[in-house]
Amino acid sequence: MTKREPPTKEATVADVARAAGVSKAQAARALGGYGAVSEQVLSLVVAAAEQLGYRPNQLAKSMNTGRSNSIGVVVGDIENAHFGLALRGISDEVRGAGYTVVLVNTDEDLAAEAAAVQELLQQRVAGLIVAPCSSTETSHLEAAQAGGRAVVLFDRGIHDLALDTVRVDFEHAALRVGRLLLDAGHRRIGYVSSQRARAAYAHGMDLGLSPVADRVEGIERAFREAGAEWDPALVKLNATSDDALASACAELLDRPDPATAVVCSDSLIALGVLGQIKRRGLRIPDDISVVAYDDFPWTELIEPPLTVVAQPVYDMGREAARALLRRLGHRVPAEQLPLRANLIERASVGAPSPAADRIPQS
Amino acid sequence: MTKREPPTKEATVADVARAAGVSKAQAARALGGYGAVSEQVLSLVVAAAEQLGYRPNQLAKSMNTGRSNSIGVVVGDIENAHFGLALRGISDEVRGAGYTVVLVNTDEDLAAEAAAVQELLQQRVAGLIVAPCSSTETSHLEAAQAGGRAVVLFDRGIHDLALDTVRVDFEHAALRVGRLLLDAGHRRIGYVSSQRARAAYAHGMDLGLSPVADRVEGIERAFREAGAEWDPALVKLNATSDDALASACAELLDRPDPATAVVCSDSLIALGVLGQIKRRGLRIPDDISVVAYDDFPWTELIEPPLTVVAQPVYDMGREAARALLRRLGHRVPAEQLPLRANLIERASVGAPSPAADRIPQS
DNA sequence: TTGAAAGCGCTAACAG
DNA sequence: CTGTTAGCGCTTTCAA
Repeated sequence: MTKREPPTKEATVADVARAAGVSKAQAARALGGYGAVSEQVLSLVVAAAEQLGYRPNQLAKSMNTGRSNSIGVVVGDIENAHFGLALRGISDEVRGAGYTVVLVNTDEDLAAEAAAVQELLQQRVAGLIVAPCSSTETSHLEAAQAGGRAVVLFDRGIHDLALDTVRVDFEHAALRVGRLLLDAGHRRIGYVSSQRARAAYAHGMDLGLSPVADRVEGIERAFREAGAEWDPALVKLNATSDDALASACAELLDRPDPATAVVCSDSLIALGVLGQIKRRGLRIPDDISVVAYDDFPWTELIEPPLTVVAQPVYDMGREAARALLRRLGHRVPAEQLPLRANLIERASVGAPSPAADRIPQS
Repeated sequence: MTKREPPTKEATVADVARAAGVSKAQAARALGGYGAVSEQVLSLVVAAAEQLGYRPNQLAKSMNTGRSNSIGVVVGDIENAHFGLALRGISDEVRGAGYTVVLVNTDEDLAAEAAAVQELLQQRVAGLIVAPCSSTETSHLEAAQAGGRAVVLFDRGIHDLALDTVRVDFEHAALRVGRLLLDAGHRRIGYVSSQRARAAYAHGMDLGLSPVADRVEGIERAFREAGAEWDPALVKLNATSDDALASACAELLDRPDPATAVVCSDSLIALGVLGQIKRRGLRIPDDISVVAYDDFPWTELIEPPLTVVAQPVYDMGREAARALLRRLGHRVPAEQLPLRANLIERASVGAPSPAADRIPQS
């Protein structure tokens, strides 16, 4: 017969007060460390609390102070090392201020994201850090904002919405990626991302204030500079599952005029793309060149080492947390963490295969 | 339809009741979906709630029901893909039951872990899933347990403590790893882990109910079977930072009789060890063999592909969540997720380098 | 069905 | 300094 209810009720301030022989208010003051309490009462209360194994009830506390000590973090895929590391930054930064993190994974699904925000709001989190899965559908975030909750955006921003946003500027790095590939002779450059979009990418499509927008724009600009013709159809969005990623790769690689280089939007995508490349028996960089965003340790250990664009993910997490803390009225040390993306050239970019004009279909 | 509510005051049941012209109790019943409410009152209340943008206050709700809808998850390092994936499993499983996840990262620090458990308990989480950083110092977990909270252990168990524990049985896989290496001719096999211990590993040391204990035991057993002599000094614990890991590698590799093979306790350790190996210009498997626990995509992409012991991390997370839900009185589908570790032989194990010929051959 | 009223455990006035 | 008295927003008796 396992009882579901706790066998013994938790001790409350009232219990402690009674045991210590003081008023509830005094006990609460002693326990909570606010108001004025005499040495004697303090020790009496502390002893009684110890005795009874008293644990303050945070729920009750936040209920009548109106402020909770938890912040909500909403990400698309915690399995992605990008978010794992960012979460660590957030967690580290926020702990110092006494907050705890409520995490929700949305699977890059907009409805799930909206539900998560709703849920978190109901839980009365002090604030929200959200890596939105869309840069355009954001009414739920606006609502949270309008409802007077602090909201900080991570990675992706939103046009025309005054929300703190933490993201690194990819303009320069993206342009360098484009030039690097163009200089190597590539003209058919694929881009694969898990970012959601209603339709396939087309030129001029609004990607919002997203890294993907920056990165695609960088490539496009490099093409313009070079007076080369760029094919927007090689930008593949919505690669949120293994299947989706596989078909994106298929569309890029299994065609008469395959992409000769592919840029991977994050390390999870890179892993998938590399798998697809391997499956096809393509060699890097002889048959195909690869560049990936996010520099994780394994990118340097594979053969050949991957050319990547590194971003300070951990610091981005910390910065997001600090922005939120500031909004919550905390004095946060003014130190500014540098958020720069930079291209690290290793060995996964080479000249396009001379056979690329032909049909390497299997 | 957007009303300019004073951002300071959220609408409450009382407000809704007033607006709907019914009693607070009726409004609460209608909103909360409990008790008996007439059609008419229901629609009235719902309309009023909509109008006022009412959002139930979870804190208040949990406060007087005594049960909260969040569970605490305590891990050593969320940056470790192992925990990232497990967390996804937990999160996916728990969401269906309406729970949300409060995550705390402890940096593999015991004091932080104890504080985290304390904090979570104060937040009145419904239950706890903990990947304890120690298998021996566990008074805080016992306390939580004794306090009537549901606690499920992840990865590491605790002797003599009746706590649900989710871990895979490594006995068989570990033995196979030992044999594989012995058969290849290795006699000096290093093991590197981030598990905490007060002192350096010594034979017979109590590692608790941990994967590391199983794995070391497996190797040792293989040695016994082969009648070979095993050197416990090659087991390196406490590799929780880059520095610690570097010196563990130094102790293994930079000596007259270096280890000829090294077993990495998880993928993060593996990444570090591979880095150290690369730095020394050692070739795998010619100069040194490597086996790692946890099979993540990159392990197959590096050169040579890593021989690993795979474990169903995602399912382990789900299983932990389900164990907790069961404890919390939920009916969880009886489907049993298979939790097996299995050795995947790839190409990172070879014969020991002839240069390491000081070793006695059997 | 309804409503009034009594809490959940704590903080926050307000008097002594 | 200390105690008394209200609430926070919601659920839950208990009568009507």
